[in-house]
Amino acid sequence: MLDAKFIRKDPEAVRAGLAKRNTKVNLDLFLSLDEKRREIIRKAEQLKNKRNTVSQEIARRKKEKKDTDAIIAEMQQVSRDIRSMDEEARETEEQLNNILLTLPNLPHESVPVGKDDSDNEEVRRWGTPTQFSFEPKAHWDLGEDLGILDFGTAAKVTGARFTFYKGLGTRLERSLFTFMMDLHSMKHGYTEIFPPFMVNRRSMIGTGQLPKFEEDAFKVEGTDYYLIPTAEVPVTNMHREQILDGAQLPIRYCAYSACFRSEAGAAGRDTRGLIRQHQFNKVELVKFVKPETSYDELESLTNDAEDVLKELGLPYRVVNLCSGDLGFSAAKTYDLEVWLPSYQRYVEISSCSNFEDFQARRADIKFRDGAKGKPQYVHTLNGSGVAVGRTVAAILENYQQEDGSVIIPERLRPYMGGIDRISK
RNA sequence: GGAGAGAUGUCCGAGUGGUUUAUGGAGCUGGUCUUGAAAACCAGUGACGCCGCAAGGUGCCGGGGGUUCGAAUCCCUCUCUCUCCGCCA
Repeated sequence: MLDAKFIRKDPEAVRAGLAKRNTKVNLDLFLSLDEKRREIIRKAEQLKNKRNTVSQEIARRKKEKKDTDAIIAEMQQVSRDIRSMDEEARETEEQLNNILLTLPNLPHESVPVGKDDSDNEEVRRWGTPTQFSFEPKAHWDLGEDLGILDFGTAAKVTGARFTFYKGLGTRLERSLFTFMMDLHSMKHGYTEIFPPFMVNRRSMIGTGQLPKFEEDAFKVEGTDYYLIPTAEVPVTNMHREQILDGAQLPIRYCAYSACFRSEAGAAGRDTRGLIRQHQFNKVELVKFVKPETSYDELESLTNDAEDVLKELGLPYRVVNLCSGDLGFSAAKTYDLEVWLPSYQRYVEISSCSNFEDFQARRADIKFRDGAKGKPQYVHTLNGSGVAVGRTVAAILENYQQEDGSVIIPERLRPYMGGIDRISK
């Protein structure tokens, strides 16, 4: 969330930043509540001071066997006043917090201003869109023809937007996330994490999914648990309510998890294939860094994610999301988009973001330099490294052959038990 | 799921209504001593949040609520940890 002190000090800057994201907010209400809260606290604390000193006075007088009835009667009223003021302060604070929790992050100055994804800025390309001397098939057809993907059975057993992987399809899926975890942990120096796939509500608020996007999440009925939409949630919240030692930063984690998304509002979009599922696998990169390094760390995080696609030989491009397309918590985001022949365009396969102190403030994650340093908020970053299901789709489509078989990228063959091709 | 025990400052560990507005130790910082270090001794140091320009004030003893003029201390409730029993991949 945004810093209340900053909003108080420079509301114009906040209005301007949010306007770039097409977010209109009424800061006047916030500002008046903020003033009200401080006023109540000032008065309540004066009374508390009185209560503390008089309580000691009462203790003294009782010891000396002096009469205390009059002061106690007076203090009863003071105590009542304190109680009602505390209550009013608490309510005001809650209102303030509710506003703060629904305000998105401010875009970084290097983010292009724009309305929607058509205003995103292409940063670079790697490889060239795959050319075919025959009519290429979509991955859902390839997968079903090869007997490695089964959407119909999943629809019966569970419902729409779920998939059974079978045989070498299963092996391809698990080869991919094992390869990705190896790459990030061994080559890029991230610490491997295997997180819980459910988290409590507090964690969902910490990273920004809640309270605003309740309809996007799956909640486990009768509990306080949510299925994670990304490993970002459990991994970032590992350090929630902690003060980290500055000497340990940057902390870098890579985590494999299944991800669960309700895809509310996506009806009719990407209904075929692996692109938009309620459950998918992903390897996620998460960093905790000092503020002054976070934009360099975003570049290297993006490079680490790109490395996956390079090693697999998949053509992609990097896009700097414009202000209007930015996610709720992000100050800046690079999307990696892989070439998908069936779509005849680049499709998002990774999203790498710097959240600055937005999540750290929500989740209360700080660091301290030296023993006497003042605790300050870390910057958090994360990025997919990368979405596994979409990688399977990209491999099937980009590596397909005229006879309907699919070549396995060389880098993956050791993980596939030496298999170099999937055919009927 | 049942029974019991526990949660106090960086750590260990006292404290069961009013000079505890948290005892004591360890640690940390500085000093004395020493060629240097260790040890010993002396002094200092107590998280974190909020209000305030500041001085200072205020809150905080797992979380929340209550009783009281006054709560780490009493009551209710929740969470987590440990031990035992049951069940279980």
